[in-house]
Amino acid sequence: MDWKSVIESAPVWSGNVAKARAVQSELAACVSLVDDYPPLRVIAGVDVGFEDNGTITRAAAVLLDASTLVPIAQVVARLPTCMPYIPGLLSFRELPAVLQALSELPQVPDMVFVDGQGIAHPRGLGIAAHLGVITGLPAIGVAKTILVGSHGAVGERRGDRAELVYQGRVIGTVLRSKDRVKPLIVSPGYRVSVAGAAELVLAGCTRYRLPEATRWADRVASRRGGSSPSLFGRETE
DNA sequence: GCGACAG
DNA sequence: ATCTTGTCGC
Repeated sequence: MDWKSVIESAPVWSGNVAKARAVQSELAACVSLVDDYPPLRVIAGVDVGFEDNGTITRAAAVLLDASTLVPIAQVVARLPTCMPYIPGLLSFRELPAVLQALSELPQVPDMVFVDGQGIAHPRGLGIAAHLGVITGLPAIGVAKTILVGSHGAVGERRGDRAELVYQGRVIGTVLRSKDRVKPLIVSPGYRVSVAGAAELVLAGCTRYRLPEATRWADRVASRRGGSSPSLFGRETE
C-alpha cells in the first residue's frame, strides 16, 4: 500500500463549498458496494478528536484482531485543523489526519470502521465512502445519528433493524446493536453491501453500543485511557 | 423562503 | 466535536 501517494493525491479543502461538493459527486461514482473484502484477519477503527480549542485535529487508528476483537496496536496523528465543520463536508475536515494515522499502523487492515456515514450522505460520499475510494480499503460507516434518510420502526432488541431510505434508495441500516439502546446508523463505505455492513457491525459489537473498533478509536482520539492498546502506541505531529 | 444538518 | 454533575435505569 502506497500511503505516500494516497495522502498526496487526496482531495484538499479549497475553501470552496461548491467545488468540494462537485468532487464528492465524482468520487461517489467510484464507490463499490460489492462484498469483495478479504477474510477479515485484522480490522481497524478510526476516529477524530480535537485539541487546543479545535486548532489541532487528533486522529486515532486502532488495529484489532478480527476474530477476538482485541486491540493489537494504536496510532495517533495530530495535524493543524484545516477547516471548520460543515455538514456534508466532514471528510475534508477529518480525512487528512485519519489517513496519516492509518498509514502509521504496523499492518494494513482488511476492513476499516469509520465514525460517520458511508454512502448515507447527500451525495453518496460520507467520510467512510470517501476513505474507501481513495485508499481502496474496504470500509464501513458507523454513525450515531442520521444525516439523511428516513426509516420505519426498529425493534428494541439487539439485531433488530430497519432500512434507511433516501430518495427511494436503501442506503443503509438503522441497527440496534444492543438491547434498548439508541440504534446505530450503518452504511457501506467501500467494497461492502448494505446487508454486509450491518452484519459486520453487529458481529463487531460485544457488550457495548459501539463496535469494539470504533469504541477504542473513540477512546484514543479523545485521549481517555482505558488501558489495552496503549502497549504499542505511537504518536505523530 | 424555511428548516435540517455525520463529527 | 467540546464544555460538564449528578442522576435515572438495568
